[in-house]
Formats: sequence, structure tokens, C-alpha cells
Amino acid sequence: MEQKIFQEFLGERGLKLTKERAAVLREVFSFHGHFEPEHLYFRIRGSGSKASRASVYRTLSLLVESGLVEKVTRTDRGNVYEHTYGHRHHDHMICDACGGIIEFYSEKLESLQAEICEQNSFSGSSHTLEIRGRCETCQGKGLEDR
Amino acid sequence: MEQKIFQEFLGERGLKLTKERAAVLREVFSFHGHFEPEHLYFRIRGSGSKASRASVYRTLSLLVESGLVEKVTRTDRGNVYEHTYGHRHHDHMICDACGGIIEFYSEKLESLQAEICEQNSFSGSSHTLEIRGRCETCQGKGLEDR
DNA sequence: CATTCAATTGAAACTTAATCTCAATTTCAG
DNA sequence: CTGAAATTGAGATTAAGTTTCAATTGAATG
Repeated sequence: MEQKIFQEFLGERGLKLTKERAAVLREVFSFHGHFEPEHLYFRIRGSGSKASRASVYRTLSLLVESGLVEKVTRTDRGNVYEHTYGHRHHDHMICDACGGIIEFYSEKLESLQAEICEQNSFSGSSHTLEIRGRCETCQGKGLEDR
Repeated sequence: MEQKIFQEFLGERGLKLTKERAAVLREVFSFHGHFEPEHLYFRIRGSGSKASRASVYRTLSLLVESGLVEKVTRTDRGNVYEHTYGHRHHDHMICDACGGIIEFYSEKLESLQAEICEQNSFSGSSHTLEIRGRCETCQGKGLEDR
């Protein structure tokens, strides 16, 4: 299904669904969760398929443009992505101690975005709310920030 | 005033308020708005003071730790900061067309953060809400995303 | 004032993610 | 098939940010 969508997206731009792009797409959708480009690159190598680092990055950009994948956040070490097709929009809480990412969804937040945009004559298309702090297991342990 | 706070912060750690650190501090608080480290570095050079790139980055980290400065967002080209002392917390809307940043504050959002954290047993210390879209002047102009 | 020693600095080397280059290869419409 | 256009990968490049380390500074002490 996601392949069909991606193929259509590529078609509209006169681009082709090559082996490499298909490999990246397959790998991205082979699991649920967050990933970094480098991590993805190694997963692909380890899965029999092949695609250079350059192709991984290039395809990732296309996937984001197509709406199948989203950039979750930027860390000091690079970007974190997740596939969004088939998943409802959600936001994230990030633990400063262990780096863990917790997903949450809030209907109130969605309507609040609309309200805030209206007040500022802004035409909002998306938002990212990132809450930082300590997750349940890291609380009260005196751990350093990462 | 901010110098006093910074000095106290440094004192607690056995660090000194050197010429270079003072220059960075002064420059950061000499204007209101967002800035990038590189930009700050050149402002300092142009203002008679001096501080190496390394010192600028090092001091910026200290300022963030002291709470006087906050990292606003990460762009593809680096981090964006702003001084927060004397300013109430706020969030940002970023125009995809012109890159402009609009600040806003929402009481509802603040209480919503508390509510969401509670629901997830997360101990939240801060949040960043970034709304992306088109600002008033860029709407309906068919401009490309940056 | 001299001494001392940890803190600090700056220039340059380094790191790392990400992008770009370009010759070689693949794809596909005709 | 054939040729134009798209694509690829290896490696070079870029740029933000960090680290290294020898030289300098400066506060405290004798």
C-alpha cells in the first residue's frame, strides 16, 4: 500500500521506483518506531538489499516530501524519523536522562493549534510539540542530562 | 542584572567571569530576537570585543545551563537561540515560505502540558511547540517551501 | 610583590551528519 | 535495439560544533 502511494508520488515527478528506493521504503516500513538515517543504512545492508548512504538520504527526503515519513526531531547527532502512513499524528515526550521517546496524542492540543493560528492570522499546516523532562523510570535517580 | 545572575552561576561552579564570557553575555543581551552562534560570533568581532569561536560556543552552553538563554530550534544550518531572561516563556510559529518566526504565548498550552505529563507519569520540565505553515503575508502567494 | 596552580583561551585539528560531484550504469519510451 | 534522462555509489566536500593542547590569565596565598 505504501509502495503504491510512493510510486504514484514518484510518477507525478517523472521519477522511478528503483531497487534502491524500494529497499529503503521496505526497510522503513518493516518496523514501527523511530530511526536515524545511519541506522537505516545499516539495517538495509544487513537485510540482503543494498543502497548507498547517498541513496538512503536521497530517498528519505523523497519519503518526507511524499508524506509517508516525518522528521520527528533533531538531536545533536542527527535527525530522527518515523513512518507516519497508517499512524495518526501524535507528539513526543523525550526523556533527558535516557533519551527515550514516548508518543502521545491529545485532541485538546489539536484544537488548540487551530485556535492559536486563528488568533495570529497564521495558516498552520502542522505542529510539533516536544515535552522534555524525565520518564517514569528515570525520575528521582539523579541521572545526568545526556 | 543578567551579569549578576551569570556571575553567581559561574561562582557556584568555580568558574570565572572572564572578558570573553562577559563579551558574549553583553552581546547576547544587547538585542532582542533570535540568533545563531556564528552570527553572534561576528557581532562580537564587530563590536570591538573579542572572543574566539570556541569561546562563543563554550559560553553559549554555559548560558543555556544557567537558564539565561534557550535553544529555540534546530535548523538544517544549526541551532537558533534567544535570551530568555526577562521574557516570559513562549512558543513559535515558523513560516515555511519566508522563514519568519512569530512568538506567541498560550496559557491553555501551559496547563495542557501539565495535564499530558500527568497522564503519562512523565515529569516535564519544559516544552517546545512549533507550528509550521504560512504567515499572514506569505499566504496565497504560491511560494515554495524553503 | 612574587609564586603558584587551576581555569581559560585561541588556533587548528577533528568529528560527524549530510550533501554534492561525476563517471558509470540503469531504465524505459519509442 | 537505441538514446535521452534518471539514478547510482564512492569518495570528496561542507559546515556546525567539539576537542586538543600549549600558552596565558588571574585569583589566592605567602
